Amino acid sequence: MWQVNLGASMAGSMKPADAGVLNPLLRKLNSLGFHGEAELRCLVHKVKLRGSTPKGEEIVGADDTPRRLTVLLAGVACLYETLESGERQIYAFYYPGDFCDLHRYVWPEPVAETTVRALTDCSIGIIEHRDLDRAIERHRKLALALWRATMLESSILRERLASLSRRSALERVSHLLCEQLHRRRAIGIESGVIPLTQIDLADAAGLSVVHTNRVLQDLRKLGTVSANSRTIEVVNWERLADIAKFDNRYLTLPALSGWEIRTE
Amino acid sequence: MWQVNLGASMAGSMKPADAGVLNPLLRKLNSLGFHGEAELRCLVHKVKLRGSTPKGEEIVGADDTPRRLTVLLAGVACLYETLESGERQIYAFYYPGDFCDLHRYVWPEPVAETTVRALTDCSIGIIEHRDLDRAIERHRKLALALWRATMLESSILRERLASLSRRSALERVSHLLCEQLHRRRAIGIESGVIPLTQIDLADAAGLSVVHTNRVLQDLRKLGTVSANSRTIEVVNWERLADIAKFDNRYLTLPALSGWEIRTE
DNA sequence: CGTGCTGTTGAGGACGATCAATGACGGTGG
DNA sequence: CCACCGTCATTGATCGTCCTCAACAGCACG
Repeated sequence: MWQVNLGASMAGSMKPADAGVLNPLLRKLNSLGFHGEAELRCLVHKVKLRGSTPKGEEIVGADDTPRRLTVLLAGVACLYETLESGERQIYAFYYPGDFCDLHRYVWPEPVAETTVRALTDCSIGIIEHRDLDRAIERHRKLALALWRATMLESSILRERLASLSRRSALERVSHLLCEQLHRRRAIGIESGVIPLTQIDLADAAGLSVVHTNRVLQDLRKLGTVSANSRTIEVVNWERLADIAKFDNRYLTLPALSGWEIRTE
Repeated sequence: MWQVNLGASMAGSMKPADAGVLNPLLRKLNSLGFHGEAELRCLVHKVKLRGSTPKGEEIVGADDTPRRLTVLLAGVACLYETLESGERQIYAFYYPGDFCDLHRYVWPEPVAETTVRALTDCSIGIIEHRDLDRAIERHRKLALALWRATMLESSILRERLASLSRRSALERVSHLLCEQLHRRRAIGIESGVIPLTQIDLADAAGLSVVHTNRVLQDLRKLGTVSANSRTIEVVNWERLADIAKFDNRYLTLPALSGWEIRTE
């Protein structure tokens, strides 16, 4: 649908390859309620591509002064912090189309020790804050769309908080897996393979690696996760959602009709 | 400083009593980088006061269609959700000046079962979404300020996540207390009394009430919390911050100079 | 003067952490 | 091609933090 429209219409003004590469961003903006060919083009033309970033590399450091917004275009990344104890706490996973450092656009001064790092090979798009300023100047709805992206991240944080607070390890891991599946499916990835290590999972779920491993084995016995130990692959989504008591509403953007009416 | 300016300048256009009541909101907007007499007046004139809300009452329900933004003007409230297990998970505490339902402005459709409820007697200000739309239309920086408020809430959520994930019960409770102290002090409340019950604390910290009680007793023995069992009063802030390994940066807004330069 | 809410105390048990060692795989360089 | 190394996964054993259940005490309320 929209991919076709945009893909076709942008092909004239941009190399076809680029149009394809930026699809995740277009999809994201669309889902946040920022539509329109002219509107999108205004922002998308400003995106610079950063060469591919290998697994394990830092994408956004804690120290450098922010001057640009980072968009993940391919791969998986995470936002994390190394706590006093030396442990890594993962706050968020990022998938293609996600903005990695909106916080630094809104707060120009570095305010925390958080870092974004590639968990698989990634490709990255860059938008200068100055260009973003201008795009927002022209299309007010863009600020609202990005604000909404922040809100979605908040919503995920709240859900994760509830998990850590009140759910068992089995539920926690299942819930985390469900969320990843859901988000990946939302951007067109139907496979049940989740490209994270057990260590990543543990650092996000607030469990020890050993216990995470045991929980995964339980999930295998329950027939929800593939027996192959090298990759985490969910084979029975329904049962997993059942175990996790997963309710996807917190991830599901409403139709946004109300918003349109108000600002249009 | 700014209170004087505004208090004086608004006195002409609004009942003196009202000007005082709205001070927390003015202070908050100021701290978010939204200054200027004209700018503030444009929004503040639209605030309607809702009669005082008694302790225990619902401020923002999960069901009703949102049409207005709620600002806490006095008292303490919390955002919470009742989980499948029947337990209450508190996601956020709100103090005077805080916006209670920005998420509903950004997402007009209800998207989660979260509720805002008064933990003490509160007084509430209301701004119609329509009026807010217009104010944002006129002063673009207002949207950015509110976006920043969302970001601050996010930042608190991340910190809380780290607490639940990796810190001991003693650290968790201490950290939570430190945060409340810090936020209260930021709005001019210097007292060490924290108007929450042990139940509130437990539901926010992800601990059982029984264990929370025991932790508080430990804190009393350590001389950080007053021996009076009816109210929670911190008597030794430094030692508490020490126990919690509290680093207030995640709560501290930077000077915002960068932002000003870009949009002014 | 009961009734309800909050705080307190004790006992027992479960869930998950920690420590330690081993296995499996992939990549690298000789 | 093989030896080596680093990363990730796995297993067993032990320990401790925190949960659960249950009962009771104090205070505020009508």
